[in-house]
Amino acid sequence: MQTFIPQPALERICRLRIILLEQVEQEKRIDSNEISVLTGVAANTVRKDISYLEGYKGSKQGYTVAELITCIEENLKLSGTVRTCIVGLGKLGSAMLDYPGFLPAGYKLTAGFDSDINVIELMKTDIPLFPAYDIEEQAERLNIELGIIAVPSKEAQKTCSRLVAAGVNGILNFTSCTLHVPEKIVVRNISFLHEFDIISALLADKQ
Amino acid sequence: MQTFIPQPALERICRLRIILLEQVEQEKRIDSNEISVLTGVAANTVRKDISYLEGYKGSKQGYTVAELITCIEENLKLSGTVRTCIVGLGKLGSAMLDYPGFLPAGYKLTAGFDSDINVIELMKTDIPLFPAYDIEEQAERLNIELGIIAVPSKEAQKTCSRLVAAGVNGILNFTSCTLHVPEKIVVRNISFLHEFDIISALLADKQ
DNA sequence: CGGTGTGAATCTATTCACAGCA
DNA sequence: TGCTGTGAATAGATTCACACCG
Repeated sequence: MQTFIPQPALERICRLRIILLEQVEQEKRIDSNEISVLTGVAANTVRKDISYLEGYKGSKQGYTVAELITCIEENLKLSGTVRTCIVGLGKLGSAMLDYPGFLPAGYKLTAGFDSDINVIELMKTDIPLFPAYDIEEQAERLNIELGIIAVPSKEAQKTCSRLVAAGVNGILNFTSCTLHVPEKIVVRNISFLHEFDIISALLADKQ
Repeated sequence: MQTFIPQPALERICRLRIILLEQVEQEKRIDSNEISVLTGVAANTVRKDISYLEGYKGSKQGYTVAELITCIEENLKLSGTVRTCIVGLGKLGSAMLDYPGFLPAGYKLTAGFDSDINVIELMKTDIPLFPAYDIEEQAERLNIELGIIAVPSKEAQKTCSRLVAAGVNGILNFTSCTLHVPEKIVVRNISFLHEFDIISALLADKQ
């Protein structure tokens, strides 16, 4: 047993947890082959990944869904509720504002920001909205840990810096810009155009 | 020079192209260090990645942006316009319907589908909309190559199978479900909850 | 010199093969 | 016997070091 989880394994484990949470019968036993079908990951790899988790008292005859979820959450520290905000309330940002799946997954959407005051005043939502120039103040006051950047590309780095100044240390970036942040900050990027290109390139490769 | 591009390199190259396209001064020369700043990838790795591209007549003194883009597009077959559709016109799907960035990036949004007929009739858009049960017929007729799945989880696999039946061979899946497809089909998944979890786990890891 | 391009070395992840438990 | 768990083997990606070009 190692004390370090390789990042690809860690990513698969995160996804495994999400998929297990969707299983209704959480008391049910599940074996690595079933997990393989559910996740698309080879059973071998599933077992290897699980072996990176500390403290799983394996019954050697499959896993119980609930216990596996707990074990993953303990190892990856995914138990509490993480305070989150969205910057940029255009089409994408406001679609996410309305998304009901955050809280069940452990993320509390605590604030929204936009540079357009009209947007803030007109939008109907229970989540408190603020002008973008208040990010430092409000995000810090609200103790936000994680920020979503859904602004136009040219504002991405400025927005990012404000979030970092506010004490946010995880950022999900929907722009295609590279964000420059201090060492300790974790940034992940999502771009569907990027994914399209990858799909196209892989397809061309397969002839 | 190899004839095969490792997938991580291919993904970085796709992203490099997107970033280069945003550079206004495309006639400008750019060196691997500048690319490194722009992409967040080490200059070493940038050069290695570019070395996987065939037919780059290196001037040994930096690259010209336009030529590099062309070279990437030739190698990755990213030139033409790819016909695309969205299935699921909820918040996320309709946000994407309105997104103006597809065409500039080489993707023509050619149809939208939803299982709710009301949605289709009420939505204002220039893109033709159809009921979900028409996917096979319409997506085939319109020669759609790439499908976006933005439906609720429980409809994901059914939607996927319809798209595949319609001849679509690339799928971008916004649900957290694992899609089961024939060998030749390329699927990529996007899930922001998954990304959140990864960010949280990585942050916990860094203390 | 200040850059590129690339084989070789290192580091990392995946797969395999099998011992051992229920 | 069927499944887990894991060291060892393989495959793969990144980094390094340096020859070479403008």
